[in-house]
Amino acid sequence: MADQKKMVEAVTSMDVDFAKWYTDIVVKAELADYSPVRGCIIFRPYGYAIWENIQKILDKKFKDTGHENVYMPMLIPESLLQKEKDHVEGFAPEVAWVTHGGSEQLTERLCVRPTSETLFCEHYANIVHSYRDLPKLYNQWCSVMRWEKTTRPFLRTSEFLWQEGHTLHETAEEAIAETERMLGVYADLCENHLAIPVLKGIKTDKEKFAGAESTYTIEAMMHDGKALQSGTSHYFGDGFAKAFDITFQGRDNTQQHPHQTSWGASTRLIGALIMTHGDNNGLVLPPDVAPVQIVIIPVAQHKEGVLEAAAGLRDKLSATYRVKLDDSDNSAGWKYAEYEMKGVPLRLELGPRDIAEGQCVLVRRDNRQKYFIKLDELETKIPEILKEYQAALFQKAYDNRATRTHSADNLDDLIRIAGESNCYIKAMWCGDVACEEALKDKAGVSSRCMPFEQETIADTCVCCGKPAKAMVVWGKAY
RNA sequence: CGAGGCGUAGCUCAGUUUGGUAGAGUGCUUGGUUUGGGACCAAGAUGCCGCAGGUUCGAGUCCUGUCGCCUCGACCA
Repeated sequence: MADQKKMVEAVTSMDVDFAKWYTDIVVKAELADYSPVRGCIIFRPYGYAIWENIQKILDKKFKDTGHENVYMPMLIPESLLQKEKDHVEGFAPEVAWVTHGGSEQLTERLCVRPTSETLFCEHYANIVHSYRDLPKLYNQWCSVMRWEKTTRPFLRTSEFLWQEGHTLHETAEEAIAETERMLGVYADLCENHLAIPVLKGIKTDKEKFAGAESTYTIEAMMHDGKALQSGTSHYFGDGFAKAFDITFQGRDNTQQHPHQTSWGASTRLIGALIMTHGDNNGLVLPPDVAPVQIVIIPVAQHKEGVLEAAAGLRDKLSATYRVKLDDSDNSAGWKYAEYEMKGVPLRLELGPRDIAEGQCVLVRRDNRQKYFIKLDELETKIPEILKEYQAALFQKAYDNRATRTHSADNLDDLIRIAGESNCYIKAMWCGDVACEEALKDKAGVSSRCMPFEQETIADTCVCCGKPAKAMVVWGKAY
């Protein structure tokens, strides 16, 4: 189509420059803008609305699994941050400090929270006394700050919005079950709402959270084959509890340390949505989080009755869907391109011919398939089409991942495969961090996770040849 | 944070080499004609040349710093 070229000029083609394409989408779909502060972005209404929709879904899932929301202070005294050794070592290089109150220098500096384990621990030590006080299932929605070296909108910003769950349990088994349950919540969000297939697994010691005993992760694959860690759930054992002196009197009348978890997902998920589903015409959003699910475009809207009919449809559909009627005097073609850029799942076209025939035209964002639908059948057809649309988004992402997943049973193959394209490489690992570092050096890949669903690619480590302990999925990550 | 490239009108960019009145296209505004994939004609408005210092009679242009973008590394949700 001759006009096709003109339309795609709006954004850099993702095949030409994926990174540029990404930032083009962020700006042109009006998701975010840059701010005067290094690495911090402004969430514009359309981008923030996506986050609000993600929040609504997640928050309900948290409450359905028994969690309560709380709010902790943004500032952490330095002495508190120091209490858990691994934790402070992990985060110290990237915290921002408050050193002055007004013009007075503070006697103790305060860190802007990079995460709130320490505050939760301090609080839990005060309020937990008995096994009857357990479990504690708290979550908070907030922003955190990490002074990152390299920042990109949504993927890695100095300040980012997220939720962090922090729970205390009587036994290790309960805490581990919680860690797995919340990872499942994240996977459910990604796969069933965001249409992003994820790999569930455990991080290697090198990649795990500072202070955690084990870190569970969901890894998503972006369209360019790079991995994006999209949510993590940590099992802490009683390490933090000991460091912060959290104790409770057990059923057996002895003093015990509770077992702890934390888990988080952030606005990085918006980046995942962009890079999983987007195309050269712009954003493609799954219906559950799309700020506008159906956009109504009146055609030949100056003609008698068109706008009235469109407004009537809007009022009717608004009972069930987030609907927008664009009755601006931009041309129809302009509107098509605009709402494709914004990733609106369904476009409903209504013109004089349609009205005469008692129908309308529905167009899917992902493949531009057109459906001519009688107006009195809309309410049954829309859910069907949205369901197919959602399934198609997931399938496309799933197929991309399948195409870009390889196995290697020797080092040469792994290096060759990693050099050919961005992908997942399944390979066996001995458990030694030296091999992880060697693969980073030689192949430029890091361990994404040890998937729950293990396979046996070989008996020996792909790197050193010693007996293998686990299959690791390796890849390049954002 | 290290190496390289780049910041000029809302956007894409010219002008920087050799300091001397701020430019084009597109978009925007107004009026008219249009309207099923980014319409056309006419008139008009739009600039702390990323920001902060410095050199100079004079800086978009030269110097220093800083912020941001892109690529490649190191660190990370």
